[in-house]
Amino acid sequence: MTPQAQRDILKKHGLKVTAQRLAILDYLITHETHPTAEMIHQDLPMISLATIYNTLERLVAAEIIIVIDSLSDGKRHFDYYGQPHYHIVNTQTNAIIDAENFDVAPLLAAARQASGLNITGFHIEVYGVNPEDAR
Amino acid sequence: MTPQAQRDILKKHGLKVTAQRLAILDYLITHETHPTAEMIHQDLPMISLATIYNTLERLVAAEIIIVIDSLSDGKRHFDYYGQPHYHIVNTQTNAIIDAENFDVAPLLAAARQASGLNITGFHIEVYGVNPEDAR
DNA sequence: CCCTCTTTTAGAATTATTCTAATCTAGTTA
DNA sequence: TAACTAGATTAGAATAATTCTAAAAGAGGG
Repeated sequence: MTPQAQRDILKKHGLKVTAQRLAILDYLITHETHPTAEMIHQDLPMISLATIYNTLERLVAAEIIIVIDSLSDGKRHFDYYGQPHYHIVNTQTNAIIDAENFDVAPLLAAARQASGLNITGFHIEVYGVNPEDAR
Repeated sequence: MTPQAQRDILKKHGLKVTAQRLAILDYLITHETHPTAEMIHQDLPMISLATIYNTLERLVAAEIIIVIDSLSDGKRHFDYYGQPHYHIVNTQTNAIIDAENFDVAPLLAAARQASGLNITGFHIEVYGVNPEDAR
């Protein structure tokens, strides 16, 4: 993805383009590590931690990225959400795989039917362990 | 559910039966409010907050209850998991509906295929808003 | 190139959760 | 039933992720 395309992502969502926002968005797009705010700050130390938190909050509100709050480390992780996908979490290692091999339309239809709400998004995590390790 | 059945739930998972654990488990079984530790403590003030946190941790490890970490209030919520189900969250009110009208087997099969892991659990949240409120 | 409103920032403040280490008790054993 | 012991409970202190504050800087429209 070109730098210009990244600027366009911010503009499309009505966010002002700043060097900090571009750096954080680029970091999220180019890393598949599902980082925490602190991890981003480690790698982009010239950006203040407050700005990293502020920017992540804005990117989540714009639905450009999503939050993963369920790892057992007690920290909030973030994930660029270019393509809708779900997460497979290895609960032994906290490694996260992004997967797309599942059609969510039936789930969303069921949720609409059960609740009467207008469905705006979803978040799916499937947990697993290494098959070597009996369980 | 009888008190004896609740004792049996604890025993089945190798947990010692204590008055505190019975009270907290009963609270979770009989309330559909998806409470936080603090909410439980409000209603069971004779149990120390430390014990409430400890007990919830044990119940989660035993997979008797599950954690909901994704509400926008920044607090951890808990849910008795007698029947596997998924959550529909009204993002305007943080209300949570427990729903079962969806077969997760295809999702779990897809996850196994994508990851090679032995699947041990899942967590699905679908987000929605009141259809009255255009969006 | 201004001007205004938004963003960034360092550091303080907050607060949910975890830790500590002393006491108590469930459940087993004799 | 009494004694024992590993595990559970507790109050309060400690931790640490996140949010807040208010002052300085910058984006982008005109």
